[in-house]
Amino acid sequence: MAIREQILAQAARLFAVRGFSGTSVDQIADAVGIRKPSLLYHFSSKDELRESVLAQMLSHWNDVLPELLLTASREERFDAVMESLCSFFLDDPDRARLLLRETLDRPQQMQGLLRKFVRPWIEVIGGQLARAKDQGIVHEDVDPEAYAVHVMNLVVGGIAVLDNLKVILPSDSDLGSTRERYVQELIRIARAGLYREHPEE
Amino acid sequence: MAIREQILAQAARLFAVRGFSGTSVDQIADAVGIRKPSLLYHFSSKDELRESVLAQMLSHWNDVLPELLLTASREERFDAVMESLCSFFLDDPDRARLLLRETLDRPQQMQGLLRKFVRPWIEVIGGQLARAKDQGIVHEDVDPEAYAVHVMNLVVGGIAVLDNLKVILPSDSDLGSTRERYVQELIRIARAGLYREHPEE
DNA sequence: CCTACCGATCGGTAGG
DNA sequence: CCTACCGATCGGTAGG
Repeated sequence: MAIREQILAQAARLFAVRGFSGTSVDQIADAVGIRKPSLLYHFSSKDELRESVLAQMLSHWNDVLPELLLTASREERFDAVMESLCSFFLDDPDRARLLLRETLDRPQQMQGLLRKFVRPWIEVIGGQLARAKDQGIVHEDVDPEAYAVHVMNLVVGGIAVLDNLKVILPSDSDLGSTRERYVQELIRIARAGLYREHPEE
Repeated sequence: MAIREQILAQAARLFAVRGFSGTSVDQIADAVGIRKPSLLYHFSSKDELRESVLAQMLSHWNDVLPELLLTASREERFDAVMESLCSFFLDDPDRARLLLRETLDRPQQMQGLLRKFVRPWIEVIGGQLARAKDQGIVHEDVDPEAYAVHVMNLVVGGIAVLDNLKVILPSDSDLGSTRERYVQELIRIARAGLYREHPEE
């Protein structure tokens, strides 16, 4: 792996686990196996490193989001977004922790990200929601914007604390791990918050 | 206000907003209006201050939780818990931010808190849930433990980022603030995730 | 409750 | 990519 990518990977991991101010440039350099001044040749300040780490994570959604929004049917689109959202953060839960920490550390910056990444999604889904309400498919009292933010929060926050749950979900049943069970319930709640129950099925 | 309480209040505020490692003892002392060594007379280390701030917040639930669990009917108990949970964190959203940061910074400690505060609530509710499922009042596929954790997460995470939402919920309608609208949707999602729709009402 | 001070570590630079 | 080093700030102590 190229050195820049190694630095980004270690920085992302450490920022996620210990936070930005809880991580020193020295610690990142150590994890990569180089000295601090060598690291600062590739990223000229700690803050530039923060921006690059965040940008790297968000670039994924620049690729995926437009495609997702074009998914044909409404219900398929819901599933596609949830699947895409969950698998991205489950792939590496540190992504969820990093995003949460950035939200807490720099709320103003996060407002910009919400505008860019969450709002378009809301508008597309929200626009077609009125029709779906008339058809009796989704609940009448759904607040699309607020609903979307809560689901985002449910996924990101839920996956960020995944590892803390062994304690509270003790009954590791025969089928499926604690983790899968937890994620299934997450998706169930998101669905139940949007769709009315199917009268017959 | 007593000096110890002033220190706790300022520390809680700064830890919530900037994080523990993002806050210096000097900054807390400044906010109180004393010098650092004076602060360290009352709390002998920064880490003791962290523990005290967390303990102060959790002591509230030691008082309230046992009473909540005794609430008579199932549905009233749900409402009482949600009301209690939301109003506590809405009273001061920094509490939610602090709790989130502690969860990220010290996951092992948080496992202890989940065991102590969330698990008893889960057991009481979960125990009576089977009966409610038979009666067709709650969804058949609710996973009580996972559900409780997700609702906790929904409330704490949702309120922690409340201030970032002006951007995304622009239509400040005539009735109720953005904030109220957002909290209402939060509670609606929690309810819809648990209860089946009432056939007639 | 203060001033004065400690060694350690911080982000970053000089210079090669 | 390194060694050597900078001033600033960190948590904490001495001493009154």
